Amino acid sequence: MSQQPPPEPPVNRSAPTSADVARLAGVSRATVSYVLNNSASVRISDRTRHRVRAAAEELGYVPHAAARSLRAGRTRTVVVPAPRQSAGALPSGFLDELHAELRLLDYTVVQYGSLGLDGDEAARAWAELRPVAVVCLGEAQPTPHGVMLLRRSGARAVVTLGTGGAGEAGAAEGIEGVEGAHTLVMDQRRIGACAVGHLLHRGRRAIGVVLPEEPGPGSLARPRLAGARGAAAGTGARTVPLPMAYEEQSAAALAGRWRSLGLDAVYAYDDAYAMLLMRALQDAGVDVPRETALIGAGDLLLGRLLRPRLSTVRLDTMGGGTLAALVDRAVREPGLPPARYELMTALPVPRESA
Amino acid sequence: MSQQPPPEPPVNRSAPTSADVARLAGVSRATVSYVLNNSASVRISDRTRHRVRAAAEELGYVPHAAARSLRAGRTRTVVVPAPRQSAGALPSGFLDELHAELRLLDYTVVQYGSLGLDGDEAARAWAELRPVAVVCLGEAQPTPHGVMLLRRSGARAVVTLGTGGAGEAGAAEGIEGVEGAHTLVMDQRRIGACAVGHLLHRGRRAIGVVLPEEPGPGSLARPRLAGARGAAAGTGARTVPLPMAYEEQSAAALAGRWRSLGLDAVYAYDDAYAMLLMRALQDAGVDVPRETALIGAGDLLLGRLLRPRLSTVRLDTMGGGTLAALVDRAVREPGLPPARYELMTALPVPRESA
DNA sequence: TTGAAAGCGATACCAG
DNA sequence: CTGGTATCGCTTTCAA
Repeated sequence: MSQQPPPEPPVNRSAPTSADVARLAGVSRATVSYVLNNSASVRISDRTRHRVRAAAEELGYVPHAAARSLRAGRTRTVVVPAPRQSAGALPSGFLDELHAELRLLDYTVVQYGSLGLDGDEAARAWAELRPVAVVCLGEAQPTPHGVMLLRRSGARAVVTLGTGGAGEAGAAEGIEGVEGAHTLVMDQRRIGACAVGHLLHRGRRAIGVVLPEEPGPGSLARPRLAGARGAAAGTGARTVPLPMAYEEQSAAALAGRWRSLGLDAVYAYDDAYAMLLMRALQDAGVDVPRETALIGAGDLLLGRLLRPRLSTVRLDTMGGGTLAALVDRAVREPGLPPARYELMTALPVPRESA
Repeated sequence: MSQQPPPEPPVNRSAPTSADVARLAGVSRATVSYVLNNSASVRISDRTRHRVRAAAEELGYVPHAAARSLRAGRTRTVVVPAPRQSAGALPSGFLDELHAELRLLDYTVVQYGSLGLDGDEAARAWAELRPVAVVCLGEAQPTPHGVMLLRRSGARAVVTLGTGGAGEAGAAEGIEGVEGAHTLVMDQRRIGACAVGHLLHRGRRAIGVVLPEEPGPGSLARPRLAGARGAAAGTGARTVPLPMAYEEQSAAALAGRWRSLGLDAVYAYDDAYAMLLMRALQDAGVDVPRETALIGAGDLLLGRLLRPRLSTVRLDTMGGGTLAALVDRAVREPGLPPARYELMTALPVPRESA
């Protein structure tokens, strides 16, 4: 205490360790660990317990998660690569619910945006955290090789949420069947099929399909278009893709050349695009639904406010809590064979516009 | 393959360590570390480098993040406690951008939902990860004590994003001034003030303020109402809070008793609520804007589709990238005094409804 | 009932 | 140029 050859440790502002607690309580580090973890396999006198607790409190001791998991050889980390704006595919609040539920199950959720890393590089980055599970919600789907890498580094479950074919990365290229790789599918094709099915049912035969020009919704638009085409195939009806940006101008331009397209119906990706198009059509003097029937998707409340009321496709999907439970089960029973679950139903909601 | 007396250790599925790489390459662990980290302070022969790289590749070696940060004594973890659909307060895509930018700056983002933990308990949970920074975007605001706990456990910056007074947890109770606690403010009161200011400017004097009954938006509604009241104070105008749920029924009920309220204007929290109310008012025979002027907030594209076109308040806020840069700077210069930044401007956008 | 000590995996000294 | 080795903070046997 008299000489400090080193340049003076400035009060030692670093976090207190269990050793500090032990010193203050006058016990060993082992005892501290027993007390703070309520270890059942060992009996500690109440007096000691209190001393340890008081010391920890006084120092503001917080255990070091990295040290703990290093020692334990496993983590409770769940890596979730997901862009938040995937809200397009997922019901609003889905991710929040997933986070909350996983936290309730005592997992630590690490969310990754899907930018900047691709394929196996991303898998490597995730593997560094030694996650107990990986739940891929975005476009960054791991390759089979990536899945193996993750499994070898301790991941007990890899779950993929796909949008169903048509340019799908993971599911299409053979992740299924890889041990421990579960696939959840929210098949976007069903939405297009449902919408067009309804239009066909109404006797329409020349059907436009509005595709967002924005890149975000764009990835969902492809499978929806594929579904729309599938529904029309063999019925004698034809489908026409109609690129449109989410701007008044773009909608007006499309509406301006509407009559030259010779369509008697249109499915508009989702309700927001549908609302935009409906206004543009009305401004252009096109009668909805008489001249052109119009249907959206998503059952937005605001769609009901239009006149005519917007017909739509209602989407019932699993909640984030369900997915959390699924992940937990996969973690607890790593032997489960890879599964593929279908997790969305689409239902037409006829109102006035179609 | 004939007898498996033990339950069969299935090939030792545990992750390869740097020791495994060293063994395979015929070098020491130290050398492996030098090679894989491109350590500049030491010269390794190209032959050895290649051997090590090849061995790592062959084994699928991935470094163990926990071990590394334990050894290093610091992490690159940023904890982001962000709530359910904070999209209400934050511009859409804000969180995505923040994640992406932080990742570009080589941070690992851990997101927490704000449920289940309160106050210092939450701070403790965050501190276990020894984050280098904490960015609180939700309602879970740390107490000054929590901030100190985080700083002591190594956090070089704690950033709070507040909504501006009126029931605010953190900023109001003295976080400001705590060393290392920066406060970003997106003062929601300005929105209400701006909207009501515009209505006053139009000569209206009896102003309703629609407040969502939903708990999510509810927390933002309070400061917006406070701002609205502040703008009306001393002008001789009166304001009337109008609770309304985001449902057609609720809007219809409000519209039904509209004339008994004697209002000549209404500010409706945001554009979605405004659209809902406008339709209900029109259905009830109330003329907008003649009988009642109506303004929303957020400048939703869909609002422009209504007739009359919805007047609104445009919000210009910082992007997630800006916040990421701010966090990075705070991390790199921990000596910075606690700062309070104002990060949103509100601007009235008069259209036809007010 | 408590303490001493062996690691978990990676890194950075200091010898060789 | 490369190899031992101490170390980070914590858990968990094994002895005392």
